[in-house]
Amino acid sequence: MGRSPCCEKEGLKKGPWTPEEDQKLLAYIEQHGHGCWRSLPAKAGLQRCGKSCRLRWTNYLRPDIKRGKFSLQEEQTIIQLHALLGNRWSAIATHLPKRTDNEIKNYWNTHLKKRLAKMGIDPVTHKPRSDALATSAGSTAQHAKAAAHLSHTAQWESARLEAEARLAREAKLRALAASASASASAPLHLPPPAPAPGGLDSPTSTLSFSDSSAATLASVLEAARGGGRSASTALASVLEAAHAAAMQPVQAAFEEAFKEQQQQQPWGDVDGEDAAGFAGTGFTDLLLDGSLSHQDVMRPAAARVDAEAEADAAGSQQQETEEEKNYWDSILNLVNTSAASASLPASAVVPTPEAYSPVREF
DNA sequence: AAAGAGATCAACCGCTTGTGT
DNA sequence: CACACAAGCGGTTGATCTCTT
Repeated sequence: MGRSPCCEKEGLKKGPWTPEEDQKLLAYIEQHGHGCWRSLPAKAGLQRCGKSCRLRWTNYLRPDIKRGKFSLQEEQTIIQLHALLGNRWSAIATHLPKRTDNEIKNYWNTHLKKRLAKMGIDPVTHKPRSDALATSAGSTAQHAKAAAHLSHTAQWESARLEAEARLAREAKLRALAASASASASAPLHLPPPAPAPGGLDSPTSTLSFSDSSAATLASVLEAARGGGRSASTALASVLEAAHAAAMQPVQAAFEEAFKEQQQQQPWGDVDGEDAAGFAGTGFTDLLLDGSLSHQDVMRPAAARVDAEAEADAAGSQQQETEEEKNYWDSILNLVNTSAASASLPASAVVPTPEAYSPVREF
């Protein structure tokens, strides 16, 4: 896989952009659109590489960018999403309108990470630090264990949701293609996503997937499947419950820290209104009372799925139910296999979106 | 007022992923 | 299938700003 030469070419400028350069880039894109980034600099009269132009545009010049302080709600969303998605900044940025991944990443590294660390929360795992746990009662440790356990479930479900969203889009595209080719009788086939062969490995996840995690997930899936509810509704509630539980130590620490901060000094970058809202509602409440639920966070993707699914749903409800059942069966089988398998190593990793990506199948 | 330390953030680097041939 | 290229992504750097002594 060859690497693009980019700025290695001689004569290309690097470093901070001047207002003149910004103006040139802005004017060119407004008039022509960016098109091919590689050829853009020459056309726009810039001594920059295309990559540099793209970055400048996406991170700074784009008109739909909100700059300045992050609101409390935005902060909470970032923390919540980071707990679920890890350092997947672009994925997090899709849930924060008008914020760039770079901005979120910087904000996390310079503000939120430190703030969590100060509160005794590991910014990587979003759980109380082990040293803090050591000084706590056994029940706290047990709680953290349970939270970690549920966090795995939440991560698993998050991964699946993403895959499901992609599946729905694929299905719709195929349906449209089918109708376009005048084969109206062609049935809409929605294959369930299958796990990657050879295990649930992921290049990024280091979390462990215990037998009990699998068993819990199995029961959760069984309930969702057998309860007669739609898969998405069941998923949403499962995900929210799992995630809320996983976030509980973080929320508790956040509230505790806020109380302390209130006694000592006001939050540096939280204005009065935000602070009042925060104090009044509480982080836990914001996350759990539905005003900032996991569904909210996942809504952009979920809304797309719902809208597209609705468009497709007319006249194919029964088929969908059948497919849904098959789909849940395959998931359940996977989980049961994992749970029952004595050879499953305790440190087997949690599947991530990559592992369930339907893209692998098409 | 000056120097040093720490914080911030735009930009770069290098790797991965997607797509066309 | 293999390759090349473009674009996207996340980690890191370094210039600049702000705070502290």
